[in-house]
Amino acid sequence: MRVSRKQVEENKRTILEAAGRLFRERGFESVTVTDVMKAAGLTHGGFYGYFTSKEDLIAQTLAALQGETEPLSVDLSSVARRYLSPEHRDDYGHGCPLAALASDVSRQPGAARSEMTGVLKRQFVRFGKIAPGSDDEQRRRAAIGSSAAMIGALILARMTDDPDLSAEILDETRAWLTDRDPKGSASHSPSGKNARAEG
Amino acid sequence: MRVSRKQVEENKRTILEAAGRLFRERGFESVTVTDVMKAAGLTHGGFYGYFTSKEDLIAQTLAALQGETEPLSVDLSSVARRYLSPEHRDDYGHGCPLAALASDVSRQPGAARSEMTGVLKRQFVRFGKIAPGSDDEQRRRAAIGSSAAMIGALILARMTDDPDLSAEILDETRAWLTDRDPKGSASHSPSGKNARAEG
DNA sequence: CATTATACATGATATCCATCATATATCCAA
DNA sequence: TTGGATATATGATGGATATCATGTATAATG
Repeated sequence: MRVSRKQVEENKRTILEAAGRLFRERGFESVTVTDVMKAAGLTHGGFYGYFTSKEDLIAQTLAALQGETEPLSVDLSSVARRYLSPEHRDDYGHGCPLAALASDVSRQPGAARSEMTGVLKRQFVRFGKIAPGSDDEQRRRAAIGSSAAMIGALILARMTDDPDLSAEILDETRAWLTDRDPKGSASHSPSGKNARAEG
Repeated sequence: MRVSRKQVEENKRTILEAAGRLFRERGFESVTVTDVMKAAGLTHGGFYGYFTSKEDLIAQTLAALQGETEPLSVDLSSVARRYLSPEHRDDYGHGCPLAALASDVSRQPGAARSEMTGVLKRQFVRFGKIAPGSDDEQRRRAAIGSSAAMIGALILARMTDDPDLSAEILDETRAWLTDRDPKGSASHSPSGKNARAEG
């Protein structure tokens, strides 16, 4: 059962999208090749027409995720409000790849790690543009520190089974971050509303 | 081949130690029951005399890890210096369970998540005692924020395959944390020396 | 319209793993 | 010292998984 060229291209995109979602939801190991193909509306047999191995799929999925980056909001406090929202916490599949997969990637061989390193570098540069600080060095330090804090907070908020603690982690980390930023200390409301990752 | 009662007790401790190390090094999924038993000097068959399932082993391993907590250093800056050292980054097996396993735990069923939640709560309380701030609320906020930052930074430093970036993440996060703490702003040296996790 | 190339489905295969069954050796109680 | 209890080893078992082999329908090409 052959398929048109356009279909083939679209199928590959669909497979990578399904993989991006499933891997973020469940990690690399517990997602099978069959799962990914099924989620893309195909069967497992055709897989090796697109990828040489599961490892290859993982690397290409991370590369595709790099393209997903959206334009960043203007200030740190609104980014933190989105990033540390319950909606983003609960939406593994479409959320920040770093929060969802950094630990998994550290156990993967070369290609995956270097793709994800690209994601991380980009994140620091993008963040450096909105981070507080009087010179580039200070802004980069703030970009690294607040990225680590936001990613760490999201991971911990996802880990705990105590809903109150989870909400507290999100809220207090956001407050802790924005209290330090002279520009962003206006907002003290409970939590953000948009779940989409920005980094 | 039976073994003395004392041996049995010691064997269980040995199994849990081996599991604690292996799980932190490689995650829950890629470590097999056989791996753990072999590391403990036993064969896989006896496993079900000690545990009802692998899930049970995971939960008991995390519970045992709670007991590992050491007394905390006096100030945030020296804790950060240890926690964000290259030695701690490179020693998955004996390092902070939260950094090594938080993501894995979020994909585990109930028991593991509640054990790890206990670890996290303890971490926040312990940290609250040394975090900067003029009242308990401020100190708790700082405890949560700096914990998230340190754990996030360690995870990211472990993920990347770029050694310079990895070192930069550790150093800049440490500087970013201690610059804010009025008490701890003395140290600006490259990085710490002790790898052992304190939280 | 006929031919060819190929994308995908079906269905192996080989490996790995958690768990269970049983045998055996040896501790412990009498 | 002896007999039973039991910790461990050996060795299934059943399910799952990555990968490979092959057939077939159909798009692409002329």
